[in-house]
Amino acid sequence: MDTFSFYEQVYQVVRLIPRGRVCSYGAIASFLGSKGSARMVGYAMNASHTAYPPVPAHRVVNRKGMLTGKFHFGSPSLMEQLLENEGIKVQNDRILDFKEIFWDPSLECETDI
DNA sequence: GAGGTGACTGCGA
DNA sequence: CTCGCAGCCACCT
Repeated sequence: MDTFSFYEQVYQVVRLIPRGRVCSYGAIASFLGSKGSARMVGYAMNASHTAYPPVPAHRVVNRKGMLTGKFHFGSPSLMEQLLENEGIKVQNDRILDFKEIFWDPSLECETDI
């Protein structure tokens, strides 16, 4: 709570997202206790490029499953490529079956379908 | 110290 | 499902 900024906590949760799964900003915010402040999570992602090890921000999308932050990856197609590389289908800047691959930090794991 | 910004969310239509 | 409005809090200048 001192040296570790709110961002660090967000990075930790995002790095816990299993491969082939995605998460929403609100879910992370609620998990951190900042329920209702999903903007802070998105803001943390803006600085995720400064965090190390790198944060899989491409697995984090908004409530609708839209790749709203794809432009922050340097290339607008990079986020889409990374998601498809993990088996996630993306179309029209949107994740297909978003609710099917949605991963909640509260579950930490399991949810094995 | 104050103001502005933003990779969001929930509700109603 | 999507669109628009308003609220929310930490970081930067």
